[in-house]
This record gives sequence, structure tokens and C-alpha cells, in this order.
Amino acid sequence: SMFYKLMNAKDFKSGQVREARLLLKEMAERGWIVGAIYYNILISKLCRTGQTAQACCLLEDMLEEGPTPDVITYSTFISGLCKGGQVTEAFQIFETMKANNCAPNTITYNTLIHHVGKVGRIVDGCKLFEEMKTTHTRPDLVTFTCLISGLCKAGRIEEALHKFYDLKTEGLSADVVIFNTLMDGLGKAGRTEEAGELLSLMKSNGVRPDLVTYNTLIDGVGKEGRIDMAFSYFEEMKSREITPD
RNA sequence: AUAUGUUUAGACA
Repeated sequence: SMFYKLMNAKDFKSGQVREARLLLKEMAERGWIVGAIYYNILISKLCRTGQTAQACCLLEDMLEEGPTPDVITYSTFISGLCKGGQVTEAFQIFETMKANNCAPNTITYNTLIHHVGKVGRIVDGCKLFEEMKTTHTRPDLVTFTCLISGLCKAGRIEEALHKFYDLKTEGLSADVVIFNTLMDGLGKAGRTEEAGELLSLMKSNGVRPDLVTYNTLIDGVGKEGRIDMAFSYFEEMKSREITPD
């Protein structure tokens, strides 16, 4: 019952975290199998409330005497650290992960590539992408979205376009998020003509434009003062009966 | 009751 409450709790006071750690240890001592998932749930909740130091204590418990942390444990914590702006610490945990023979998966890499891109360090994202190749970790559409977004943010539009073309090589086909991301990058770089061409391309590829697509295009041409184009995208959006999800 | 991606005017802090 105490255990049940812990797993359903929305937030924790620091005293409660101490109690939780003791409870999990006691359960293990009494012969219960306490799986990594229960630690993962607590780590996720603690990160969401900004208590990354407490989350780190749980990871340490796992490494010392608890269930072996799995790829979800590390990815959860890495994501939580990044969201709190602790990207450096996230990379330290990434190293800890490897040192403990836990192989990062696509999601682990995607999380890191996303956050380095956000803080303008896509160079590091590209290194991670290379590392994925050497570790035979297959990139997916999320990987490419993060790379394209990060490259555009760093002003490296040509390389972003290259990544877009590389999708086919990887056996992937661009989805609406990939198109939206690239159109946003082009628009913010003043290349709204190309963004408009992508709208045609996505349609001919059978990818349905959504509300974000049109918001992105309208924002792009709007900032260039092309009110006529903004209206035409708006009209097209209405005619297509786009609805927010 | 566990982990990753795209657009933004305003208000709040």
C-alpha cells in the first residue's frame, strides 16, 4: 500500500524520497523482486519536479545494491537532466551508462542530440550521430528531426537539407514533423520560396500538411512582410479543413 | 505505473 502510493505520487518532499529509498531496499532484503521499472518510475517523477539530485541518489542505490539500471533508467535520467538545463551532467550519466555496460539505444541518442541542438551545440550532435553508426544504433525519424532542427538553428541549412536527402538512404521516408522542421528552418533563414516548394513536395509524397505546417509557413512569410502569401496559406489551410489535434 | 522529435502572438513567473 505504501508502495502503491509511492508509484502513484505526483511529487515528493525530500523526506519522502528517503522513505522511498528505504522501502525499496527493505523489500529487496525481504526477498521481494523489485524490478528496475519501479526505480525508473521514481526517477522519472523526480526529474519532472526538478529533483535531479534525488533522482541521482536512486540511480546510485541501483548501482550499489539494487536492480541493475536498464537503458530506460539511463535515458529517463538523461532526459530529465537535459530538461533542467544540466546537459553536462547528462553526458556524465551517458558515460556512466557505457561504463556499466548498458548500451545506449536510439532514444538515448535522440535525447542527447535534441538537447545539444537546442543549446546550439549541434557539432556534438553530429558526433553522436557518427557514434550511432559505429555502435550500429539505427537512426529513426526522431534522430533526423533533431539533427535537422539543430543544424538549422546553427545556420547550417545546406547540411540540414543533406540530412533530409539522407533519409531515403537510411530507408526512412519523411513524415510531417520532418517537413515542418525543415520548412521552419528555411523560413527563419529567409528561404520561404523553398519552404513553399516543400509544401508541394510533401503533398506529392502523400504526407498531409497539418496545423503546424501552416502556422510555420505563415510565420515565415509573415516575418518577410509577405501578407499576400500569408493569406494564401491561410485560405489553403481553411479549404483543407485542418483541425488541431 | 517508467525514456526521445516540429510552429507561435499574448498573459503569468
